[in-house]
Amino acid sequence: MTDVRPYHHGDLRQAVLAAAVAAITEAGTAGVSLRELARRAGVSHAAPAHHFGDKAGLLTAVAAEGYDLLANALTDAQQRTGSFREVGVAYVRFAIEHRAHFEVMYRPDLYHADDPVVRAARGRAADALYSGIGSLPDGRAGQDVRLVGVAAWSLVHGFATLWLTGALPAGLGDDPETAARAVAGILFRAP
Amino acid sequence: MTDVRPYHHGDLRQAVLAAAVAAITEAGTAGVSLRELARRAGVSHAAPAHHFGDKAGLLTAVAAEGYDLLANALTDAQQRTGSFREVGVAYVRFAIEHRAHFEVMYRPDLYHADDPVVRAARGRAADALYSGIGSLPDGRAGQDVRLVGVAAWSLVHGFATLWLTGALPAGLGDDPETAARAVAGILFRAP
DNA sequence: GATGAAAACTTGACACTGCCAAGATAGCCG
DNA sequence: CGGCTATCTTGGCAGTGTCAAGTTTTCATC
Repeated sequence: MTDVRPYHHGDLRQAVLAAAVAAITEAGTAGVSLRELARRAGVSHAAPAHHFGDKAGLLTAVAAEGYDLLANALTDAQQRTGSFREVGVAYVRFAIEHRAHFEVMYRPDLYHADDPVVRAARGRAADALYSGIGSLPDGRAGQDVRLVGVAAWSLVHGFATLWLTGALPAGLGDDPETAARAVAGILFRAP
Repeated sequence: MTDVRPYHHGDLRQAVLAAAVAAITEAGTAGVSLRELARRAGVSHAAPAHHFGDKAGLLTAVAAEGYDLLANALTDAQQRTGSFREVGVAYVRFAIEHRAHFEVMYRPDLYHADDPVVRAARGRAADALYSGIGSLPDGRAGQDVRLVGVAAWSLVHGFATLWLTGALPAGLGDDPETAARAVAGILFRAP
């Protein structure tokens, strides 16, 4: 069912997916249309729908890819640094580097949020995020683990979305990663 | 024909604005159309555009109203409780109670974000949010005030958006205000 | 290798959208 | 009363998502 060799285009599904991510990066989620993606790929206007069912199906694929990338980024940060704070920084870095994926992921009204593939990828990302709480240095680890996790997730998620919308005040510099590390240090003292 | 409907609606601008908020609450920002709002108000399909210019103009009005409501909610919480944490809780409460406004406010690609009316209202909300940092109990107040403010804002903003998208894990109860108070307590010890 | 089924894609249509230009109507002020 | 302006209507255009039906290619099986 996957890519054996489609005939005219080669790999339309992948091409449309990549074009969608590029279009969302440039013009936001509202600036993407199936017909425009079809034009970019050089196929007829109804070809994309054949692979994704409908527009929500296309965005479902984007979301699934995003949760996969996020899970990888978080586990990588955890294994590389062993620091829960750096997992949070990796979350922010992912949001900025993969803005299109991030914007879709957290707008469940745009896609089929209970798609099994999405659910699985989201679960992996959640596990990766929570896995580092135990490695916290001192007092924090004694608190309710669930609350600490929600607080940390809220902090980095809020920071990322506020940064992306340009809502944050000036004076934080222009490197989101450095700023995120400083802000995360308010919640958890550096190790 | 003996038409009961007068040619002039009387207060179309306000009617469309209210209908837009209701429609966004029900179906999200993507589920609102000028023509549908016109139908609900019983006017022709092009009437709303006369008051708002275009769709972005309508959402600009929604955003401005939202920032006004937010500024009021935050200053009220600050004056009533004197607690910075309760200002944060009020932020979350606003996001849940005025979901439609909140969703529009933080999607600047949908409206004219540099509209002077919006800028003024946003400034009032920011002032209200930051005004309570000085009243923090202990050590926190000695840190970089800007960083503490950004951390607090990020925390409550992230919590609100995650709650609204249904991304948070179960077990936090069904009252967002109580849950927000607990999560905010991780960042700032209760007074 | 031929053949039939299935997958990939095209074509055409429908209802809907935002936006624009031009006309009709109402209230208001001299 | 007569103009004037804001308000609203009408009609049209280009664009969209989605559906149904047809066409072309690939693949599996005989």
